[in-house]
Amino acid sequence: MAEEHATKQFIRNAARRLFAERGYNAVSMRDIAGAIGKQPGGIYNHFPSKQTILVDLMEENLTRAHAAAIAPLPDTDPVARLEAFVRGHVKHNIENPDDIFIAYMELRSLEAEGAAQIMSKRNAYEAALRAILRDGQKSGAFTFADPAIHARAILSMLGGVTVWYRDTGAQSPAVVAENYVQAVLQSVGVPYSAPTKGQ
Amino acid sequence: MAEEHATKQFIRNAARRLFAERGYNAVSMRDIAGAIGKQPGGIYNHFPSKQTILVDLMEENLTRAHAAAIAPLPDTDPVARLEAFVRGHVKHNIENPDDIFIAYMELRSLEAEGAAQIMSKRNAYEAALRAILRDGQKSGAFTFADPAIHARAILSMLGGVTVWYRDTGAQSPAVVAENYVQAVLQSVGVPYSAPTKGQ
DNA sequence: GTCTATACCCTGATAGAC
DNA sequence: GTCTATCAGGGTATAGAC
Repeated sequence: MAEEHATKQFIRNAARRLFAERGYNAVSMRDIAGAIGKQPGGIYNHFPSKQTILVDLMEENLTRAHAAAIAPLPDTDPVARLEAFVRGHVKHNIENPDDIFIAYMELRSLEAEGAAQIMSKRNAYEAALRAILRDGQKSGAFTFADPAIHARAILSMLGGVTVWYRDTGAQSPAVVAENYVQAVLQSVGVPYSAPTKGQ
Repeated sequence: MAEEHATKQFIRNAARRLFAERGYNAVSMRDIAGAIGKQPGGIYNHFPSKQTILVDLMEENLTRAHAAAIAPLPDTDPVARLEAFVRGHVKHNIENPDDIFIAYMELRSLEAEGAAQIMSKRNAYEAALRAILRDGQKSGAFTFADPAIHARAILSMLGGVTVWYRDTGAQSPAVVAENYVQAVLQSVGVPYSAPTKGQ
């Protein structure tokens, strides 16, 4: 991971943008090569297959998602932890729209080996949120029926950010994050007053 | 729409299942024909192109979604309307997982004409939810900052049901709907006590 | 309406010169 | 590491017999 040919990163960047725009199956190796001004055959000097590029992108995204939303969580009460999680998660989503889009649109484009690898990391991420919800439920801070269902409901809600955010340049990331913090906290029964309003 | 060849419906059913399973671009006309025990060329007696099959499926789904979640809304207060919307929406999602999956995974597989047609119907659906939220906000029943953001947050959350529901045979549709009613109502600041717990 | 046969193009991947 | 050239297979769609 020390020194890497610049072309390899160009391939990653082009593939990320194209996969997000058109979908994995609608993008050809010729498309990727054309986007970086190279010939199709040359890509195989850096990745052994098209599938490998997809797995590489998803893997890297999950690593950075963990670093943004899970790793820096404070070791305090569930409310503060959930709020910090939402902020980190939304920030990562807004800053990496293509990766997020690929992450949950192209899961079924993964073949057996890659799928196992990616799902394992995904499950760890979801488990971290579930743990926060369970802690809050146990302490009486949160109100909901089923932690597993609620964790998925929250992740689905937050995942939707990137589906529409790129079309809506109107709101600033901070405002969007604020809205989601309120929506999530209220969804677990915690009252929350947004510092700013509307805008 | 009166009398239609049975094969046309077989094609629809096979395409729906295959598109949902593998994605539009990963499914070939040969696959669809094979699934109904016919020859690829014969499909063109019923649909002029593969793209037409996709538009047909999405169009029909939106019509039924409207009938399930929007049309039967009571003309009462926003809280009751929102609750009824969530129940109708979740019921439709759970009963039509393949259609829902296609509806939001294959938007980008639509070509220009079909895209305009489908987006128009989609926007009308989203606008109906937005109207409920605005009414509730105006009357003081709901608490959130931005109706447009919150409408999308709710639809994203509800849309997530089908992403995982098929893997989780554990909970009954009624229980799942109950969880989502609570999550949505609480997300707009309305307290809600679920009739049943956990399970 | 369904079949067989096929046109024509694009796909992922490889071989080998430079 | 990049290029040119190419392979084998599969893609959508069409033509024409029955």
